[in-house]
Amino acid sequence: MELTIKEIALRAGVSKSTVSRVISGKGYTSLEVRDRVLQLIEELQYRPNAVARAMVSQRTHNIGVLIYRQHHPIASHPFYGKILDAILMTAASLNYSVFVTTDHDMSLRSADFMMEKRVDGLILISRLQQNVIDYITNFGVPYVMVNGSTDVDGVMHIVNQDEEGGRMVAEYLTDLGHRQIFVIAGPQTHRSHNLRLKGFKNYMAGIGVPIPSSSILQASTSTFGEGYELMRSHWEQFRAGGFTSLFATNDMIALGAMKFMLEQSVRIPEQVAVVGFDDIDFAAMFSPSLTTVRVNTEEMGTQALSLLDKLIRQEVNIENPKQLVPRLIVRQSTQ
Amino acid sequence: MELTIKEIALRAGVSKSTVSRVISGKGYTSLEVRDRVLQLIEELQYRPNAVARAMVSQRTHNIGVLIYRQHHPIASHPFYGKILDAILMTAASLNYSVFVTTDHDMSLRSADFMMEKRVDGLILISRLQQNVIDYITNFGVPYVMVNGSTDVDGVMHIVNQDEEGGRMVAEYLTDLGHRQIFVIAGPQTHRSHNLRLKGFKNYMAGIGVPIPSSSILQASTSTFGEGYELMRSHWEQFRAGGFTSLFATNDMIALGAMKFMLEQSVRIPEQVAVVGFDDIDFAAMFSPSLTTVRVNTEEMGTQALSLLDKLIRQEVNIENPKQLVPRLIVRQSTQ
DNA sequence: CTGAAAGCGCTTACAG
DNA sequence: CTGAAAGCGCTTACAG
Repeated sequence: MELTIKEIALRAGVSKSTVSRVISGKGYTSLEVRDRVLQLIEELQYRPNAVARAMVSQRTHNIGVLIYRQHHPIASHPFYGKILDAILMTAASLNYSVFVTTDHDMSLRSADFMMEKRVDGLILISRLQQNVIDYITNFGVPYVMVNGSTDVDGVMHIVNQDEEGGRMVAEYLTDLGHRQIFVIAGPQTHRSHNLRLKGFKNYMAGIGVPIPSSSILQASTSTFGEGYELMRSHWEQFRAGGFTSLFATNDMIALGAMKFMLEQSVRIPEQVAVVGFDDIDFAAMFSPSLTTVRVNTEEMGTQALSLLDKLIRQEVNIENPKQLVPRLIVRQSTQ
Repeated sequence: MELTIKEIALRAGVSKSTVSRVISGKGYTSLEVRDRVLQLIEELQYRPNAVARAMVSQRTHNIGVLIYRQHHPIASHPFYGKILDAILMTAASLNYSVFVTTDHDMSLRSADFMMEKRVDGLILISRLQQNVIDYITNFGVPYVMVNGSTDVDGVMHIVNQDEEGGRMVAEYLTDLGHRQIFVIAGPQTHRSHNLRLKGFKNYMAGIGVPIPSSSILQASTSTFGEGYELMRSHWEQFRAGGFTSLFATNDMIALGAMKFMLEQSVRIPEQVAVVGFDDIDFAAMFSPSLTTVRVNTEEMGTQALSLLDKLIRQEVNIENPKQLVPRLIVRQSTQ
């Protein structure tokens, strides 16, 4: 037997309307009545039914976070998990509850689910597929993308200045004197990996030390295992090339490659300097710790949610989000 | 303007009741009518309003996951994040949507929020505090604990056989010939750290090689930083003690301690063998990779949710969950 | 096989 | 300052 506003009204000897008014604080109520009702609510531990409220207000104060990943991990992903944490944090302060869901097969199933639940808005993380976008748009639910695989016209998209980050790495490594730089690049279909590589290559070309495509390995996934495997299978090529440094377009790949090299007794950074990208927690913990470019995931999550909130509240003149500024974090793997 | 059942009914020339029946599949409907309605639903992309449904059925098909952590990370936590992933997975197959929330200050705020949202049930992860238990119990909402800090009478609690895991480590290390074992133990107020240490000590005492309390360091948090710091501050003691191995009651502490030792040019495992506990993803990635005891987090999440589902559906004769069986994972840090 | 009515727990004008 | 009524979008007996 759930406690309802009706029961409170009965006990307080007033109408439901009055109880509703004291709870919401809107409209007049005599002090005497207000106190009596508040007292009862406290005493009986009454909690208004948010479902009923949503029904009438047409606002659930719930949002959905869709993380598109083909494989595990989802929430525990070292990069996307961080963004999720920031979203959770900000959501609490803005009074939203958040549904976390995933869709590995890129079906519309979870998006569909969120539509039925009548979420006020959606945050789409990672892969951004046109069909999902179209589907959601069709329902008229506001949404924000975070670190999607491509930019899409008219879609609010929170991203890092990845091209600039790639440039920073090139500048840093060349300033250290490196000229023979090996590169392992994550999936080029993904915006961030693509731009990181681009920024890096452009800088190198600009200073007259272009990176030959033979020095660039294309990874099909951006995982630790892939980094390890690519380094293993190209080890002879790497040794023969006289490379003094390695840049991978994310930390996981860099760490995997590093582990293989450490197992070959390569001294890092003395023989090979390594730079990654993202600054996941593990980067600082690895031995040697990894020099990398920090993506401000906290700001990503915070910005995504406050932007979504504006969209939901239909604020006017909402500005497109500014790209986040990356920061080079120098650690043991290069110095 | 949301599309409603009323609109579908109007267009199909039938009553709302009939539309409701074809959607639910309960009750009779003529084939002709059913087809017409289904056609319309498909055409207009009608999605039933789960909020309205919840209102009448008194079931939201939403559950809440409360992760109690004092500090970040929450969802991205290497251990709890894994459990969360498993929960998300199972939830999808059981048709629940899940709210993920946290409460760093141990207030009742998020529990309260979940009560207002009228979740069908709750999963409490990590710290288990009596006041939260009491509060939720008071509302009559079913819940399941996962890896809580203590066992509480009558509370369904999914845990690992931590004492057995501690025993396995002791057996393994002594079988390798180690007698001088250094131990860093996580917060003893937490059930898992306490039992892991206990199982370990008991085995050692049992074979006549009791661990003196001077060989056991108490960590106040179970973090990487704490492991590193404790090893640093007790380095002289460690060296003087002639220890050939280290056991930490979780991987993070073990990894932190390992990093410090590697920085001191200690060769692992030749000079010091290291064993952790949990088998978080980083354990396998570290260099050298860490020997550890795997906690079946996937099973934890899956079991938690199916148990909660039984509780929600008020199944009779629900058995208490069996403790999960740990498994020793041997890696480079000991061989 | 189908429709009218009541009701889930609230809020929101509208009278008084 | 307060209460009665209508309504949010569904489902569920109950008639017919």
